[in-house]
Amino acid sequence: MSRVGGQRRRLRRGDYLYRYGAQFHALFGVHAGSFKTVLLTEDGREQVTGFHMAGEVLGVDGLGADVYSGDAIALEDGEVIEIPRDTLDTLVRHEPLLQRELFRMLAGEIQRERALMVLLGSMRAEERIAVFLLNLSQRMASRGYSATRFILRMTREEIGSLLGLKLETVSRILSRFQAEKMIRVHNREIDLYEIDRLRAVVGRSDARRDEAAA
Amino acid sequence: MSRVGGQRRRLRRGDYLYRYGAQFHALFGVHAGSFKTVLLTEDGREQVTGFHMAGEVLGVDGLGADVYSGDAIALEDGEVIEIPRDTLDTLVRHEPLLQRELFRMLAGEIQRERALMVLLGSMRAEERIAVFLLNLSQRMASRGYSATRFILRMTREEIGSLLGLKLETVSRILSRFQAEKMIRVHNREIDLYEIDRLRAVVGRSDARRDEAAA
DNA sequence: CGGCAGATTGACCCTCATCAATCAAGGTGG
DNA sequence: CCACCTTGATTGATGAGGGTCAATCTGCCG
Repeated sequence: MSRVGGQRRRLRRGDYLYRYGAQFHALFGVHAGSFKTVLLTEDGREQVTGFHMAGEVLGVDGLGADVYSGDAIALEDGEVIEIPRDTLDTLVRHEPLLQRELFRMLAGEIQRERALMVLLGSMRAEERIAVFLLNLSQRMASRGYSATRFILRMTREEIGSLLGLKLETVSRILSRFQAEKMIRVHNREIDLYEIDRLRAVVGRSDARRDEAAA
Repeated sequence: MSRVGGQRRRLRRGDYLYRYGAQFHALFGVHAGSFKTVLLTEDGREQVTGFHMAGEVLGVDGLGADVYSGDAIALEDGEVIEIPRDTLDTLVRHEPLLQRELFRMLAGEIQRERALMVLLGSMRAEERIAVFLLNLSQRMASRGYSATRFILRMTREEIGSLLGLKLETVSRILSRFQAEKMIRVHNREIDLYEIDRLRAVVGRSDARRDEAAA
């Protein structure tokens, strides 16, 4: 997508990139800053569905639905590149392979959500936090940043909302990991001292008992 | 999709319709019977991602990913209509509007999973079971069957796997609902006596407190 | 008739939510 | 520049909601 030009748009922290129910009119490539996507249901529940950083594409779910299916909000000042639907349609007409790429993006979104479902459905709090940290680490690394030292762009409450935990639980487990010297945490600053031990936290749960027995 | 002909295929209970990682080669319309889709992760976790009945389409996630991203297994004897990828491509070439329909199906899949994420991330066990029953009820009704009396095609364990609960919890809560005379349950047979009370179970949770206060 | 998979129920315990107090950091206005 | 206030984070005490372990029970199928 990087060769695709488009309108730039600057956002301040807290700004909405798009809102739930609004007509789908564009995809957004995050150029700088980071965002959260939030889902809200008729009965007043609200849940963070993901955090998104530079290089990722937002609004994909609107592709097939014609409306955005949640809110996207800037976690810090940032900039996005807007790719209007019209442009997209034109591009697809000239470059049919792009079509496949769009399908792939939707499928990727499904994959991402599946992973989260497994996390929410079968992991204990420690495992969820470990997965969260490892995921961030890996994404930072793939952008050329340090895999072991980074700044969290979101609050404990937002982390908890994503992971199905309360903010106190998030805080407690981060503290516990620190006490065990696997990480260092001070407010939003994170140091991962021992990524391997963090990996070991995931997967020694009882959910894997039968596999171990087999 | 109903006008689209295709190869029929019969399956016995327990048969795999497709398997995780297999090359995507077709979509499947469920013609009779019912299926579960299961996700398995590298670290040995297994989770049911959905139950599917006549009229629904399976394999959608393979559309963009080129491989099936989970298993689909028959819960009872059944029959599907197979729509090979080639046929699909040909159809799209002659009928470009179908393209949009495929996007819509992918978006629908995302919607379905989002709902499940909210359930897994923020609902208590009673609410999850109520949502599950109401969802089944509504789907039965939309197929012309009774909305208040139907047969579960899956075990307690499979229900639990979908909802992020243990089978004992599923059993207990069904029994509790029965004791409260909202439903009747005998093995796989379900009667919903008071759908409204079932609806009321969902959403009086604390997750909605601030909404009530506002 | 016997055996087995699935369901129910009970007793116990552990994880995480809840309630609450305190602390740290930043932003704002005087 | 400092005092104040707000927002976010930490930590403790307590309890409830489910998980775990185990014993029956009920159909169903061979």
